[in-house]
Amino acid sequence: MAELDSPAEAGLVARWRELLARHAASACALDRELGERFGLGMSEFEVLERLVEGCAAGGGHALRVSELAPTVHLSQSALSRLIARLEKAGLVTRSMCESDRRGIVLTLTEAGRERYEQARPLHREVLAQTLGGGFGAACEVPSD
Amino acid sequence: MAELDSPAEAGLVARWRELLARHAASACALDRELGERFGLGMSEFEVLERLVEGCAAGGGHALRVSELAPTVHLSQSALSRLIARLEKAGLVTRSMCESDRRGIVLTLTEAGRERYEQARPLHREVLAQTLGGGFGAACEVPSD
DNA sequence: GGACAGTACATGCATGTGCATTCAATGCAA
DNA sequence: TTGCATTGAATGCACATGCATGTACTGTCC
Repeated sequence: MAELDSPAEAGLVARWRELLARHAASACALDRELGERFGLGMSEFEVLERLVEGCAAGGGHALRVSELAPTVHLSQSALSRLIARLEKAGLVTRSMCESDRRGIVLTLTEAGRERYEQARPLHREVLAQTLGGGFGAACEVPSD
Repeated sequence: MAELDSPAEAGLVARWRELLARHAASACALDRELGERFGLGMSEFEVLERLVEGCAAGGGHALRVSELAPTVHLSQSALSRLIARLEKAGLVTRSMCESDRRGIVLTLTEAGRERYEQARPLHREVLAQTLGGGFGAACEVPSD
């Protein structure tokens, strides 16, 4: 017959479902809103944001794909195609890396920066609405 | 030029990234492990679990699709196809609802219950590893 | 009863994703 | 130098997803 979860397991499952619900709500809303108004998916926005941040640190809005990869939760192939979409949309530029010619350097175009700046307020607004009040399961410790 | 996020927005973004990371780690691990060893995706397992829970409440392991839908974070079409996969795999049975012939009633087969019972320990274990102690566990190789 | 809006689920289609593979460039060793 | 394992990224392919639509059934209003 069915064995029951231990209290620890039950708490784990509860946290997992909470995480699933929050993720679904935010991700779904972000995809819809950003897609509708700016033609960007959630991950596209995320990549643009990393490029903007990379620019602040570096100098020329440039970032290696291999540096970007660990920060976005996508497979290597998915990231490659996402970048291809961004390039096709004129938001980033792919160029060969000088020091290692296997590598690709991403440059944010002016249009890319503008699109990001325009989309950011909506992104923050959606997050505030979906994550806003509650302090999520992500940071809680299972106790009961 | 770029306007900076307010402290509140920065906190929101930090929470969002944390949530993304946790979700990616757990979801990826669950999909891989459950898929590899039991031929189940994360959502497939989730649906089986709802059916098992539904059985505990009801009597005959039966649940309307329309009752199931709000508890899984999938579109209606995705859920329909997921159920078709489960049925094809012999884990659930679709039958017409007597009281409302538009509706579909799902019944967990014996094989479905067995598969669930077998998979559950691994499911809990993966959750414990990704949500529990290990913080930042990624689906990819941990960057050393 | 008949017309009609609404609900429950299935399906065609376009797209995004991951896995496996491929191609090119690098680093190392003999 | 040549040979070989490794790394960075692109691509073929299978598949899961969401949107829009289709189909079947229900309930209501006339």
